[in-house]
Amino acid sequence: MGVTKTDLFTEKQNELAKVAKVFAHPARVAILEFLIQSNSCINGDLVQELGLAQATISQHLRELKEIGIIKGSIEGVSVNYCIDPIRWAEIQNLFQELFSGFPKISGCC
Amino acid sequence: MGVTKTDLFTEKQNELAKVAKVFAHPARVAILEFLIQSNSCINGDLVQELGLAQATISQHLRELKEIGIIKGSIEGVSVNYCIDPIRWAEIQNLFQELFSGFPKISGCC
DNA sequence: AATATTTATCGTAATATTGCGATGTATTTA
DNA sequence: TAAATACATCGCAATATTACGATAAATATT
Repeated sequence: MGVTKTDLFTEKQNELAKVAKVFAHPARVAILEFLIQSNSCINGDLVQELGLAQATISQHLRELKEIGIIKGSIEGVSVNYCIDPIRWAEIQNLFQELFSGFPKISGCC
Repeated sequence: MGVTKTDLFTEKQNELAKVAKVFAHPARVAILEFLIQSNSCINGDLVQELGLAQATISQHLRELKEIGIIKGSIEGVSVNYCIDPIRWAEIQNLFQELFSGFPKISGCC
């Protein structure tokens, strides 16, 4: 099938999975790291930086935009992308909740 | 194509993406949360809990095992799965490094 | 207005993921 | 040893993802 049965899971589980999927490609991780470093960037910079085609970068940027972790503002001919601090913190918390749910001491194996 | 160009990215970026991919399905998130709660479980329990077929659960468990976040030990006829605390902490750090790399104060937009 | 520059979108090919029935394998119990 | 129990693997169909050339859209420059 290839289609996830989202109705079997909680909203939070589906949300975490959806966000994780965006992190699940090295190009998107690289874009985020580049954004952190430069505090803004344009599609063209990333084509140079990453070595992927312009269309491919644009597609990855859209996926990042879709979960709200980055925002783009038009800057003349180009577009300036940057991280949305609010959403970034939200997503950080989502992972944090999962990770902190496991008490390191109680390993059974 | 559908094939990721891993050679364009750093080892760390590829590693984070690979781990994120495992979190990128609600069933696997649910399995991890169930493991945290019960501190151990067997495939059959999860079939009851999640409502997916046995073969499907087994496949998800394999993916979790492949990145080392869970371990299974044979317990008679069944298999007891649990979280590997060492690997869990490693993966937590991987995400933590990314998240903490962005200084919340410096939002540009 | 015409051209250049930059990003978005469309269409397509290659590959990956998801889900499950059927079957295989290993251990336990009768 | 035979049957039962529990998990893994195989094979397949449906869908999703990745990458990119071609082209569209929007702004800037001449």
